[in-house]
Amino acid sequence: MVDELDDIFERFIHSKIFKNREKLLPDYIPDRLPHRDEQIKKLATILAPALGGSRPSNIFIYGLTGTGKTAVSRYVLGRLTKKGGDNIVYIYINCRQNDTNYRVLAELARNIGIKIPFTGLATSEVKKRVLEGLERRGKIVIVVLDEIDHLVKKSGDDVLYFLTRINEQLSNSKLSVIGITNDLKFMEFLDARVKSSLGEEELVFPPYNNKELEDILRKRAAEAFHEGALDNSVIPLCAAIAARQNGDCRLALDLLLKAAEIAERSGENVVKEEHVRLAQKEVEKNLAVDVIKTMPLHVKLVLASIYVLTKEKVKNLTTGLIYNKYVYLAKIMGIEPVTQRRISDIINELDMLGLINARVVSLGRYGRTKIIKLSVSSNSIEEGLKEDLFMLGLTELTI
DNA sequence: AATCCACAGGAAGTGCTGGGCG
DNA sequence: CGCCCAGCACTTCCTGTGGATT
Repeated sequence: MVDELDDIFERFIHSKIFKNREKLLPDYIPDRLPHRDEQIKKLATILAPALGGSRPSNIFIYGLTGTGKTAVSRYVLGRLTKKGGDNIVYIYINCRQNDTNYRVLAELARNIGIKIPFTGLATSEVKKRVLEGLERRGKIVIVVLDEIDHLVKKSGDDVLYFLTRINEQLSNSKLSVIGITNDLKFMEFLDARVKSSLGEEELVFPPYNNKELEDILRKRAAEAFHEGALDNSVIPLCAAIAARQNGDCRLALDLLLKAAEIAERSGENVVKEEHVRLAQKEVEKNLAVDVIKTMPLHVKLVLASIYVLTKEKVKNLTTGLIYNKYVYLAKIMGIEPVTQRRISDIINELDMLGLINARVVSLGRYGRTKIIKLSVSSNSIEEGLKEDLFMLGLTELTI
């Protein structure tokens, strides 16, 4: 046992494949961002006035996942604050993690050195304190709101309204907002006033194409791997898979990392095409399984209902059908079922998570409903639901 | 052309949690 | 201590509707 462990550790330390694994992790920002020169220049141009003490325009950044929005923003702002010294601060807030008005404000407050309890205060009170805090600091503050669509869809544009108009109440400090989203239709959700002030400048990040992805991967691989650790076909394959997924660079890097880890675990010295294929499966599955595992009970039950109906070869699953199955499963487990209204929302949630595909259709005389299909493998669902269903003695129903 | 199904999905409210503040 | 606050998961009540069938 000890020897075995030692072996694992040894293999990691003296990896034949990895030179520097960290270079492939999603939060690593390289010194150079290939194929984003245009965006970097434009962003820098917009933000540069901050160095002269005036407020840069608010900026809106669009682009699909993994097109370098976050990396470019952090890169440019990092350089800017370095140059600007104490007069410029930038605050990065991810609105997926902080998806309520309160949490965004609290996070903002925390970053300018104000302690805010994570619950309990009225939002207006937090706003007041943020205002005072900013005024006291007397700086140019640039707030990056990443994945801003999550915030607005969930909690409205209240905070955005507050932030874009805050300068009217500040005399000593100035604040700019950079909003980042991968939802191209996001602007439609916004109030006209917020829209115009947030969209003072707009920046679009196009997806990377196959060649660009390959180029990025090569540069990164040179830092991350030992020479000769990759089979020739590995990088093109990773790039091609990611290019099909809207040119998602994060996915490309993730695939490369996972493939290398799989190769290493199986004791090989070279990453091959088959490892990438395995990695692709793993990435897809992990995504779904993780999501499923963390879902609340009723959501899991609804998914289980869809799963069971699918296994029973029922086609054209509708909301009503699923609801009946769900009630049946809930009763067996001795759980009080929730109403159909709620199930309707849960189905939408599952759709948003990408686990199912729900489409509103009209069946004429037979009403208006949603047609639902699973959009992940039943393998992933089994694995994600395994523990709960086993715990509740439902396994035999799902086989 | 009118009807009518089987829901969609908006609005408002409830009860609970987990925390302020004075 | 009592009261307030936000968020969450959910309910109740509701109005709206695409298009096959009558």
